[in-house]
Amino acid sequence: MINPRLVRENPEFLRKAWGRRGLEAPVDRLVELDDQRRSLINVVESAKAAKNTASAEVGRLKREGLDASVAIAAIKSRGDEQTEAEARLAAAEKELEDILMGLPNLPHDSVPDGRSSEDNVVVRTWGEPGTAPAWAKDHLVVGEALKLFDFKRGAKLSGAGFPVYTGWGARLERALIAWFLDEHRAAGFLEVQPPLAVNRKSMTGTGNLPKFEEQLYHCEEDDLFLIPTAEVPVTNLHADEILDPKDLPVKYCAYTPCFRREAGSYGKDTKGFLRLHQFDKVEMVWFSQPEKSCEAHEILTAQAESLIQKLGLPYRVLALCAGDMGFGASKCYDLEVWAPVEKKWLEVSSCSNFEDFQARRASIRTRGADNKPVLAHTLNGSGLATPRILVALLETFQQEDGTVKVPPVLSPYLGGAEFLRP
RNA sequence: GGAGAGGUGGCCGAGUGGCUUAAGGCGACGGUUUGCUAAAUCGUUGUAGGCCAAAACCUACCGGGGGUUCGAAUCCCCCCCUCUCCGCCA
Repeated sequence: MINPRLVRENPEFLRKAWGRRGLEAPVDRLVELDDQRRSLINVVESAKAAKNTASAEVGRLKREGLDASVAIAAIKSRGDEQTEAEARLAAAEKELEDILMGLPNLPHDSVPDGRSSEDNVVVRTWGEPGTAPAWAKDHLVVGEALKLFDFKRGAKLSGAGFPVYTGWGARLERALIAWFLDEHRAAGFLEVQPPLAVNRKSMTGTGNLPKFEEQLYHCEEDDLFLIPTAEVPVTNLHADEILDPKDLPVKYCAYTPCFRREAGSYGKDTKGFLRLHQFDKVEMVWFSQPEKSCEAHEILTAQAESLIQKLGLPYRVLALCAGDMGFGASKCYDLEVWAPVEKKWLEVSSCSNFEDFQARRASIRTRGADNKPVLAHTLNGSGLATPRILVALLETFQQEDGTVKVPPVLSPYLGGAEFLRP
């Protein structure tokens, strides 16, 4: 949630900032509700103050053994207007909250303008996005020949978008995850293994609820949701806490499967690995002092990039434009690897600075220079999501004989194997 | 799933309807004392919101939500969580 104080202090700024996202936010209504809310607070609270004083008087009279019935009657007769004002206040606050909780974060000044993915800006490219030789096959053909995965049987068990990894495919998946985690640990991230099902409060804290409920797998009996990313449980680790500034930055990494319903995207990228209901991802989550989050965002992105570099895959870094960023992000870089047969850039990581957007929802705080509590900043980035890395590896490192060369960094995690063979 | 015991400030812990503005202690911070350390001693101590130039002031907060009452940490109802035991199970 954005800082609600801005509604009062700078509604024009809000209108402009949301406008950059291509959103026409009901700023006028927000201002109106905030005005209502504050004047009703005055009514309610002064009524309460009067009542408190009068009640204390009743207490005094009774202690002294005097008759208090006149005072009690006087308090009683005034109850209705307070109750009525309280009801109106609650209604105004609820509407205000409902609107604010449904509105995205404000884009950082450094975020490029733009409406869609077409307007994202390539910040840098690493490696040569090459052309595959004529004999090269696409990743599905390569993978099927090596029996790395089985979409048919996955569909039998669960439906489309639930792949089964088999043999070397399963081992490669595990190798990628283990190596990613080891790299992050070496860079000072603490590995955690969080729950994969979380409650409504946690989902609300990161911004997945209330707006995106239809994207989540939900168990009604327990009101638990399968996580769409480790960001959700790991960020909420420090919900309702005040982090000691001495301990910042707090940096975690976590491997989890991610579950996404992808409702509404039927027909888009339905084939293969491009859009799955379940996939593996290692996520980095970073808690920062507010004034240091910009710097942290660059470091976090560089950490994700270092993995792709060590795998030897060409990639590029996009600064997402205001209109293409996710709901909670104030600024976001996407990392895309090159798939030389598909001739496509594939997103394998998204590194976002949420500033205080999640921290406000989840109440994650630290202390400022004056030792007063302030909202912390949260960031996260994939490091990395495996399915599209697999695609790029297969397409980039396939050999003419049908084997696939293993990137040297992964060999130790695959029993020393240098090639994937049938 | 069944039975029982609990949830109070940064932490421990008292508190069965109004002198509670949550006792007392620990910790932390500041002062005094001190050659240094330790100890002693005095004082301070949370969060959010409203109002405001600021101070002051006001409101709310004892797991969460309702209720009873002039007045609730305290009484009633519902829910959540933790612990112990039983049952089932990896």
